[in-house]
Amino acid sequence: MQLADLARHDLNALVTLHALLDSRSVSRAAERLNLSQPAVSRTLAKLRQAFDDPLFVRTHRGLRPTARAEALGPPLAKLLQELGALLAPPTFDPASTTRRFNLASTDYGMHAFLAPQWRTLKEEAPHLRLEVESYRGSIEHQLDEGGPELAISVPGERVPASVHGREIGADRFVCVMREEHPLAAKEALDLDDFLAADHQLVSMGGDDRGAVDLALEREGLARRVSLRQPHFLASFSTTQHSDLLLCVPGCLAASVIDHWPLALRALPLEVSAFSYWLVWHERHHADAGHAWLRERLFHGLTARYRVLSERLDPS
DNA sequence: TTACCCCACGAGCCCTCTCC
DNA sequence: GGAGAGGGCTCGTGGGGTAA
Repeated sequence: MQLADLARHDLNALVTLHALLDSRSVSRAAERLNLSQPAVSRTLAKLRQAFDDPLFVRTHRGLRPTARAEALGPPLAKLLQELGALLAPPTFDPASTTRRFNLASTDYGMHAFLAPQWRTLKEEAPHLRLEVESYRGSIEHQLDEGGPELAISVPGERVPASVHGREIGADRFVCVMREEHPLAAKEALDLDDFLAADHQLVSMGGDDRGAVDLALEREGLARRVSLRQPHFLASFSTTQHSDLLLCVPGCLAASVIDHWPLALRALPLEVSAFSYWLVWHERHHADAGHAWLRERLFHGLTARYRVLSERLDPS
């Protein structure tokens, strides 16, 4: 069977390929698709012939995709997502939906904003499934390339025209340290103390400089970063067990001060404020289910944002 | 034009074999 | 031993031919 014939006659084969890429197992793919293992095996044989590639090879750790199969993954996911939206009924019933949504967020976004909403979301849509993945570079471009359906993001300068969004609220960086830290005894941090201290930098992309470093650089200054790591939540644990200073978004700091005994201080320098946005791609814009989730999340996120902002600035 | 029949083909299942 | 592949079978569907 040629590729064109496969696409014309058998979209199910592509659904099977997607399930195989996801589960890395013929048996598990069959279970997920409600088919027998031989049926999936036969479809895989057809796919192998159509693509003229083994697609998966057996190893002692299960099926491993070939480079061709790996390359097919993202465009196939995008295609099936769009097909799903095309065939989806125009109405959406949260009470009965078993739909799965993909959402991108940092551990920070998950902890500060998303996790508190989970119970409310599940009360309305008990069978809904949310799959949260972490960022891999520019989230706006991931949305554009068929990645997650929705993301909590701080948009960069060049957002593709195909990306929609709603602003949740603005935030600024603050500095946290352990409660017994020598600088915690002071009401306010001064710049000399700030520059003399050891710092921790959270950098998901592996950059050596964050917003604080760039602000210092504009003043011809630099701080001493002795620990760089990619996880926001782990950074609080490190802060609690060290004399490191940690500069993080205010909402995040406000969301963790109940869990970690940390002191929170304003930064002794001007760092640009930024805004959180809920963003999604044009192709999901008219999707009723997606619109429902967007609406629920947006209201939940803005409410949570107000709580955290007030905790940060009680006035 | 419509209804019916026949046949080919695809997809599913069970069972068994093969392979890692 | 577990998981994938293959053989043989059944069933459903769609297309083509034919009769009313």
